[in-house]
Amino acid sequence: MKDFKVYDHKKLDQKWRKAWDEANVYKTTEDADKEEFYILDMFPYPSGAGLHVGHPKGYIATDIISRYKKMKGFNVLHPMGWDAFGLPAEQHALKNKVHPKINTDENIARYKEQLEKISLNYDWEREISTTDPEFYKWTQWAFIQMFKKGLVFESNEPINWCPSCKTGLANEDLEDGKCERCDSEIEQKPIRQWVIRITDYADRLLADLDKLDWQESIKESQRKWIGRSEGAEIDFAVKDSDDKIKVFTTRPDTLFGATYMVLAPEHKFVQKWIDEGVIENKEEVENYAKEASKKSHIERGDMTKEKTGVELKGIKAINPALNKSGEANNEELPIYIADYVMADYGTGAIMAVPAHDERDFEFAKKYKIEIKDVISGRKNEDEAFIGSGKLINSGKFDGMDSEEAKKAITEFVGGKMTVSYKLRDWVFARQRYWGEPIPLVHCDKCGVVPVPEEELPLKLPEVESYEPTGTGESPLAGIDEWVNVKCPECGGDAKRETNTMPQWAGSSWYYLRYIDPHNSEALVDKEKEAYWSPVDFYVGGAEHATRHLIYARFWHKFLYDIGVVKYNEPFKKLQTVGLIMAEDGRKMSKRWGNVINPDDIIDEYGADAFRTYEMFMGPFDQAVNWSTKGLMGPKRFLDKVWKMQDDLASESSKKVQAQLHKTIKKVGEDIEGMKYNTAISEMMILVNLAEKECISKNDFEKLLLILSPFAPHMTQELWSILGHNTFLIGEQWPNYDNLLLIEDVVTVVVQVNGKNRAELILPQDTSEQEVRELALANEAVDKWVKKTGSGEVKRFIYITGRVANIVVQ
RNA sequence: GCCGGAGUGGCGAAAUUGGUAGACGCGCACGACUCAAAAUCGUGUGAGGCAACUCAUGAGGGUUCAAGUCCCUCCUCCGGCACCA
Repeated sequence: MKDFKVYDHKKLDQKWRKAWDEANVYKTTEDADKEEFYILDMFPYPSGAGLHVGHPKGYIATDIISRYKKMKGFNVLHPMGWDAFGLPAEQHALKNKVHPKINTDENIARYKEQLEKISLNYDWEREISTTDPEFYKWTQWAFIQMFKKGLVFESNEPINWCPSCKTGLANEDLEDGKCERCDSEIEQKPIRQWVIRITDYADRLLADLDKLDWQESIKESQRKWIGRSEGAEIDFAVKDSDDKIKVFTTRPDTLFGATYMVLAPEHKFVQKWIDEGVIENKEEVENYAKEASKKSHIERGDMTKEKTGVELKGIKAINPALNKSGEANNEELPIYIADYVMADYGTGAIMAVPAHDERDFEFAKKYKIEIKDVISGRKNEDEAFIGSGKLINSGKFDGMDSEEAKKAITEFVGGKMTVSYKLRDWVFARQRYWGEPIPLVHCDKCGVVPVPEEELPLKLPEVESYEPTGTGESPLAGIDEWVNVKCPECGGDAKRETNTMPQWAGSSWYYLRYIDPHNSEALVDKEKEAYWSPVDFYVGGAEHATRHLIYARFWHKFLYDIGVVKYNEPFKKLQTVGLIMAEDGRKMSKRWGNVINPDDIIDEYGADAFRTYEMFMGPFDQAVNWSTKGLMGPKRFLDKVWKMQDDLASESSKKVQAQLHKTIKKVGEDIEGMKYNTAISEMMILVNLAEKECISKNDFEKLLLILSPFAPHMTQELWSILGHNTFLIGEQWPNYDNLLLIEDVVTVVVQVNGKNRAELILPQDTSEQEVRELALANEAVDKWVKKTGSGEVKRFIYITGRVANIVVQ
């Protein structure tokens, strides 16, 4: 008889998806009368494997916020698109001999189908793909603007080279010195590259972090990645030579204590001096440099291993501080090469002050180099003293405070205060096929000339083979008819740049295009941009902390500088998603055979149960293991809500009323605070209570409203059954009544000396005096008071409606 | 090594930010319905104890009438960075 009381998710989920689709309920337009809210997911790379249950977690969360905000009266922008350039599609193309576009389009279609089953409220009319020429036209356009502003330069310096992917990579693309994609050891290889001067923005990228509402951990990662340090650049003369070794140091105050110098093995002077024949132990030096270059990043980065180095015999540097102070007798410093000094940080050369630097101390001990204290404060003979203090053994600077001495000594020796960063310029070219062509032309006469803007997009041409050449050139280099062009400036013969952009290019600004996805005149319309920007809330994986999130901030600041956007930061608030692991605690992967497909779950339990469970699993930013059994909790909860339609009363009980208003308040607050798990549990409490007591139709409808962002299909069906012909997403979020939040009786726990001894159920408005009298009159309390100590009540503490503590001496 | 975060039942977790530790859910046990099972519903479920009670939030100390929450020392796990001068 109660057959129909099972919510038929297969039929009804689909029914409502269709109805929403036909009514185009998710369409978003600018509306100056409404406050805007832009909520964004990090768009996915549509891989061939399709979505597993972990992927939609963030999307469901933003979907809930989006629905909630819409019900609160905001005009919400909530779009989705595809970050579709990249190696997997290209590798698939190589293997199967089909164009990567075909594979990419298939994957996108599959992803979209999977996402649609979850009923995420995206405005699909704003869908974008980074591989769409109408999109990458503007990626290329922005690049050209950077080129024109001198932010782009060509370089032949050695860069990270992945021998397996056969392409150069940026520092951000490495993980533990290995290729982030394929795990191969990275080599240093000189390749002709296009590089973007992201370091010009280092200070702003650092400073503006302070005003962002982001998790501290992400901001901290970025600060570390940018790695700003203040110090001085000081020139050291080389004896009997015009060469000057420039060093960067954060401790110019310890200059008098510099007792040797170290150059990175790759330092240009090493080869120069070998060529000039001034190095006496040439062979030894050459061997060491060769060994060092062979070592991987990981080996060189291993701090636990003993430091090694070789002295450059026959050459001495001059300590400029001692020289200026007239201490010619000990001003000469031996010069070493050692792999603990990195070529790509600072100047690639250091002054070594063993007394006050741990690494130099270790090295000096090993090679028996003088250790000379120049800062007082040493407590231990066995290690370097790295603190600050008063200067000693430093000529006329003796007694000066080290902070003050930094500047004074730098000036004294003619150096300059400067700032150094760990952030490297952005290696922006890849020797691969499936990426945006870099819109530059090489002309013998005019040099490098950008492709004229009216010729954009510069489309990726068809090729015979997608195979990377491995020679440092992209597959595009093989297409003569594409490579050979006329110079846009002089009209003479010229050649196209054949490298493509890295995968991070499109994702560095895609969020702006959703605002105005079909604009053919501009990257984004200024008024629309001013209305929607910045992104109010951005949700995605923490793995993007130092890649995408730095590039996008940089790209945005550049667009700000050239007047394209109104704000200088793209993402106001950022929240990371905790991963969903497999039931066995490992990452979901084909390799382990532990992947759970959302399609299967939705098929069996419905989209609402799937959505609600993912939000109920635990704190949003925390990793959790999937459990299909665990899903049954939220599923049962939804079934109970479904059944409630039969038992609606004319009036809700007092308790239910109080709980309902408490729940409305908590669900709203928890959605804003991304505490979905407790929002759902509060609704469970309400439903459990309503089952025991009674709930009115009107109150039940309020429950449907607040549950609808989590379980949009079933609540919509119930809403319709109850006689409404509107869509819940267009309804108003219910208000709660503060008066109803107050329950008329409260349970007060009575403690004696902090231990619970009795419970009193009292009218809400019982006065402290009354509570005191009632508590002391309680038998159990009285017993404990008499039993404890002197039995004399010394203090009475009452926390209204909660706890009374009787302190007995 | 440095930075960031976290340690609470068999499990996922909650705790009004100093006020009844374990809400809510999973699992488990018993019961109801059923010829039986599933589903559903009810009761119970931190440990010890017949009970009164005692113990219990990684370990140890401290502050407080009162500590998961604050302070000190230490341990473990996860994430990030790592010879950055």
